Amino acid sequence: METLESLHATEHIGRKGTNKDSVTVMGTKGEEKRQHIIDAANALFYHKGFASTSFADIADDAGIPKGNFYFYFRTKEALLQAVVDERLKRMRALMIGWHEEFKDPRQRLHRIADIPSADKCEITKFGCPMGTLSAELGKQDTANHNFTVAIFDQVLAEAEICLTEMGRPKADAKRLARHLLVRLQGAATMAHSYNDESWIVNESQAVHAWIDSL
Amino acid sequence: METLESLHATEHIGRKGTNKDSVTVMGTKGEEKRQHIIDAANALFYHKGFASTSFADIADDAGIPKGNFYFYFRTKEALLQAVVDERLKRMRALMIGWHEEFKDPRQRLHRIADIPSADKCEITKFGCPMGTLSAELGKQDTANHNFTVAIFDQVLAEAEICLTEMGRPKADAKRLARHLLVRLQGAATMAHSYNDESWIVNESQAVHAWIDSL
DNA sequence: GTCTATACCTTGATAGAC
DNA sequence: GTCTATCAAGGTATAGAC
Repeated sequence: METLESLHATEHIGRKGTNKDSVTVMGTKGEEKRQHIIDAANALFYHKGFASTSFADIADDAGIPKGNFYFYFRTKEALLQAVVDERLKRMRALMIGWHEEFKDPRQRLHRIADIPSADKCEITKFGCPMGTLSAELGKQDTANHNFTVAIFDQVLAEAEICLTEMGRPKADAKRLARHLLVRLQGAATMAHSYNDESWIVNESQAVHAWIDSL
Repeated sequence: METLESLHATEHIGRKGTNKDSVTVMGTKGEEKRQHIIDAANALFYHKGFASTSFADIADDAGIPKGNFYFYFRTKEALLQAVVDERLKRMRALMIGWHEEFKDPRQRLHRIADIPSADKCEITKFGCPMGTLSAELGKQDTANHNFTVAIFDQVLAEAEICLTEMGRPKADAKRLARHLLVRLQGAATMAHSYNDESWIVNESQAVHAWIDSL
């Protein structure tokens, strides 16, 4: 996936129009505005859903007039792509940060298990940002929505590394990493459905015990 | 919840307009048409999502003209309510059927654990019918979407009964029943996101082993 | 009771003035 | 580069003929 490479280039300023998301060359100021739009859309897609978020909503939150929009993103899908890239970038930074900060793989697994707990209030209100987006897009494009799971892949890959370091054979590590994601995602979905964060609290606790038992 | 009571009355024919969903008294034929609309909407809400399903879609599938629609359902939300009631009715029948068919509570738990596996193909394509609907509605009405979880409640209640019969104290049974739902829901969500049914297959297998270990 | 025609609104997207 | 005005399409819902 080429987006993974592009994440390393944090200095986007003045990049050429070859990037699919930007319509043309733009200066520092335009780049900032572009980022404002992405941030506003990121929050709105999460809180209201992709389809239910209109350009008017985004323009309002980003503080730009509605029409100016298409200068930065040709279509709504291009904006979605930019938002997913942004989320991917952040999740990647989180995983890399933990990987460097904690030498003990078990400790890193515990950090991953705490991801839902850390945002349990928001997740109870709006669900898992990735899970709900992926679920929504999955109903529309059966084919083209797979790019959203790149964020899950980040967590999955790091969990797999942890389990391998803990002595698990590859197939085993893969299986257990997926099991971990299933439980975290399930807890988030149920908490959102019931509007009750105890689903996250209780399952997190069980997951931590499970990690210690490995 | 009053809808639970109304489920016992399977003979709806000629009921009065006091029912919020029906606009007026209607004959057998009208009742059949009403059911056709519910069935069509049920499938479309699942496959396309609630917001993305238009009256035109439903009318098309149900074989009625677009305008005739409002004779049976005043608003889209009224139709949604009817669809949820329908799903609730079916889930209830399923739970009651198993409860009567299998005396062994552990066996009944295994049946519950197999719910996602039984429809793994559809779930991979469209997600869990309840989970995706609840997730979608949760983004719109933070307050009024709780009625959708009544279907989860059915499964939760039956699982709790099973675990109690297996000798678990009440608090324990509640906790384990929720854990079961978390895992099934998580498997469904991940399978849908990745468009890969092995998420369901693998987690189901683990859940069966877990039930046997209880 | 059943259906046609349409009102009215919001959406994503465009054209072109400045 | 930035913004206003507007378009065409599609949505829910209604009015009223038959």
